[in-house]
Amino acid sequence: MEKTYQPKAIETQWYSTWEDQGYFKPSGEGEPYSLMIPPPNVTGSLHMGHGFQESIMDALIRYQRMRGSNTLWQVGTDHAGIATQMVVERQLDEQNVSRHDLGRDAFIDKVWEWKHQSGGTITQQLRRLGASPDWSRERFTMDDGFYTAVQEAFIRLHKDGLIYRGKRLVNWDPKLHTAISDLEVISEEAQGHLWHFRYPLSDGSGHLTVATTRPETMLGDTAVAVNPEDQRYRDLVGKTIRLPLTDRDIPIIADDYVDQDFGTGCVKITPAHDFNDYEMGQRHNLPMINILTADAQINDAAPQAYRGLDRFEARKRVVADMDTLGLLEKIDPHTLKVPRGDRSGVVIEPWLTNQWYVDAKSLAARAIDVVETGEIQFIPKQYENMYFSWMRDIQDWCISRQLWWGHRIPAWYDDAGNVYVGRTEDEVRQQHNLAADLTLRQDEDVLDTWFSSGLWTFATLGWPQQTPELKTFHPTNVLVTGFDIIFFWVARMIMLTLYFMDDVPFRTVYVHGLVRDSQGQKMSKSKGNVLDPIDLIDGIDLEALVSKRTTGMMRPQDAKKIEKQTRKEFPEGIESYGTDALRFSYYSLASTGRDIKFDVGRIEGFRNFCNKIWNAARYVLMNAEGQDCGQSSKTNDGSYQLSLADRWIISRLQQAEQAVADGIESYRFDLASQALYDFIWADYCDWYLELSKPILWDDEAPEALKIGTRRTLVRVLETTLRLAHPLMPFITEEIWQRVKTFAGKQGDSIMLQAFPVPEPEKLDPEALADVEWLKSVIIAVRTIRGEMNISPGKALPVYLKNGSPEDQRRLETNRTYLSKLANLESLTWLEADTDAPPSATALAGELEIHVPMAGVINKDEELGRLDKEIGKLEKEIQRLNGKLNNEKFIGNAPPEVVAKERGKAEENQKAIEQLSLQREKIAAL
RNA sequence: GGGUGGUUAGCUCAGUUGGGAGAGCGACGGCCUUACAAGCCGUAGGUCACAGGUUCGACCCCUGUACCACCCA
Repeated sequence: MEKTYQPKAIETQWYSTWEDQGYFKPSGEGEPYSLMIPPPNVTGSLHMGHGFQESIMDALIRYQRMRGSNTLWQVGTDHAGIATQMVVERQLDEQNVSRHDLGRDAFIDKVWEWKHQSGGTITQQLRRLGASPDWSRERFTMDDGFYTAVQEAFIRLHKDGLIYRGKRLVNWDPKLHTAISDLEVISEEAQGHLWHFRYPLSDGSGHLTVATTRPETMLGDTAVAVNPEDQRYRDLVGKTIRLPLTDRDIPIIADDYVDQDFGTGCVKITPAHDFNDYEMGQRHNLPMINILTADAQINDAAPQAYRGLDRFEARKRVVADMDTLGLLEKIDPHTLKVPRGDRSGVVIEPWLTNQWYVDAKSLAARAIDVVETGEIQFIPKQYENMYFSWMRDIQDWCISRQLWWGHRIPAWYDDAGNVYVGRTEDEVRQQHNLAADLTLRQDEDVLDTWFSSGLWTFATLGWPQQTPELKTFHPTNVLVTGFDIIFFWVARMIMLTLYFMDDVPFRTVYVHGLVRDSQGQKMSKSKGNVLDPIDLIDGIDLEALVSKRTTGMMRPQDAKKIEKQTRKEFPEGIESYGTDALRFSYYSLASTGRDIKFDVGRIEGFRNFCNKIWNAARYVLMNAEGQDCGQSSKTNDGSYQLSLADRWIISRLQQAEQAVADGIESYRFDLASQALYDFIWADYCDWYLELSKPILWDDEAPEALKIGTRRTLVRVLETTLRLAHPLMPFITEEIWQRVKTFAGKQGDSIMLQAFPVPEPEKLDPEALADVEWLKSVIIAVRTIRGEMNISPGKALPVYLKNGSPEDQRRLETNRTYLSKLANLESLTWLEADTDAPPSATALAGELEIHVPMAGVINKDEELGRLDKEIGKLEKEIQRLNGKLNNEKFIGNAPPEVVAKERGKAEENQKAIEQLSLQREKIAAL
């Protein structure tokens, strides 16, 4: 074996072996267990969030697979309507071609071309992570089969009256020329103004002053509203206003919605361009005047002077014209919320259009119910509140998008405007007995991408057909997702699945945090702080990293800043850490928090951990090769003998197995990884391997004991590899292949082996206690050595005094261990009446450990050391006595707690006495 | 404005019925000891945000405050 772990040499090779052998497919035996990947954008590439999420899913699926479940991890990708269309349009832009130049069919061909070109990127990257989904079942939301499901869903919802078409206000993106859902609108605080306009009364008797943040919309005003309780304006209700700049008279109406204290208490009402005004318009039967085009320019419904102006230009003109007319009263600075499209970034317009809607309210009731009753559980639980609060106030879902890339809406119109919903034009004609010469045209729009991904859990399994997979693997066990898409995806999946499957899509929603950079900032291309998981696996040099971060930017002017920042943060580029180290980092960060700050410093520690495992395996193999490792020996057949260390590490292994399984089962991967790390590094490597040396290297040691040690070395390692496999698939497989025969195991891959199950009968309390004692004595000697600057190479004589018979028993059974691990020249047991030579002294319980000072230890240093130690103990005993002298504590605390505290006080007191006595002796020298 | 989460060692974070504050990284000191210098041995470092309350006892439970983050309006 290489002296250091080289992940590159093994990872891709093992991955192709696993995939080629079909190990990722369901076994067909055992309890079904299934996971659905949240489908990433097909043309996207893997980011840290994907890496985190998919590492967690892979741990779950590998764990279940090893436990014997019939596992399916369903994989696939999403067509990501707007995002993908934008990418392709941008590419066309560079050749000065618009999608309209190409036409719909040619454009869609281009998108497919792009999909074929870049569509494999993310799935290849997923493989680099070691992810083990069933690739043979990979799905894409634009596959033919998937389209069948989407069509079916639309048609059924429409037939049942839960999808309808309506003309109403939508969030219109004037750049992308499509409606978007309210979730895709980000409201952003901005500094704006509040313009105060005078609106003259039609009868010439005066004016009202209205305040507005959007002056240009006045061209579409159809009323002015006041609060019915407002004394100032009560008499004016029912009169009309002569709307300036237009030739229209509009009514003054009264409505509770108006806030008397905001602005002047008079509100201009523009039902066609504001959601609140729209509602009010409905209540008061106001006309709706749409003054904007799809590009958000003033249209022909407005006075001639403003037609064709962009909305922001129109704003300036309206304000200027009002000013000229002497109707601009004042302009106040004002902070307002500006709605922007999350994709385009432009200001969204409420705009009157025909769209398709899902009646979400009707679907929500049951979706709320299944979470309330616990049929679906969120982990952590507080996310249920987030879910409820949205679901209980849910708005109808606008599902049509004016895009070309997506599932075309299965609806046809005739010239009279009748709408027919069906699978194909032929079917529609047949079902509605339409004449063959009747012209039909299909709806131009496509469906919101989330509509199709809402069907993900069952459509991927073959729905609407009742396939065996659907029967076996639905509902899925757990959805692993980020909280940012609870509304977009999780909620809609629950609603649609309940409707079509009459069942939940998953039983548990594990909501993980979002990966941020080491400063806690969201990773984004524009900030230039993006880390690519693949770069952490393979490493990347500084120049490549800089150029990667500064090309294809939305704001090229930031390039300099980002370059500087990158050179500062990664002066040497990024080292190669390997997949297992990256994965282990993810797990260690997967606690219950919402933000996951990813610090590259952390992954290095886990790369070192991999190397530690690698080297431990080297040590084990060096000692196992060509030797009898008790492979064929049965327990207690007398052919081998277990040492104290063997019994101890086997006990600790049982505890570690329990802790790792508990961590995985409770989605606390941080705890699982911590348990594994501690066991492997602190128990197995630091202590057990060291304890094995005195036996293996001792020519006098009985062969049975050596066989027992080798057997334990190998078997504990082999078990630990299986325990670690779901978290670190590659290194465990590589080592397991080399170790398996020594441990008496056979099999083609560790991923098909059984996950270790703790065996309580292997817990040996005496061994656990004895090794704790052993460690404390060794550490005591090491501490003296360290603090007194005694060279580790110098073998020391040590005297043990004031010990109990138990101490003496332990000493005699562990003499070799002690001598070797503490590097002792001699080890002498002193009876109570025998004095030790002048020594540096430490305690293990009441047992005194004396290291003679002669030649190696300075008197004053030892006095200082003892003082410090005694000081610590005195501080502690003060605290304890404070409690024990408190009658209320004695009276109220449980007796066992009091006894425990009393015992501690006595121990401390005893220790102080012993050390003080020792101090006197040294001082007297 | 409403809601949620957070505030623990220099940094990133654990802390599971309230009973002696932990890890990793970093720092300091000593070591190339035949698995590993990507290592070994040892050491230091915390008014558990703040103020009250409950309790014999609070990082933990309750109330309030401050600050940070996010969600919703």
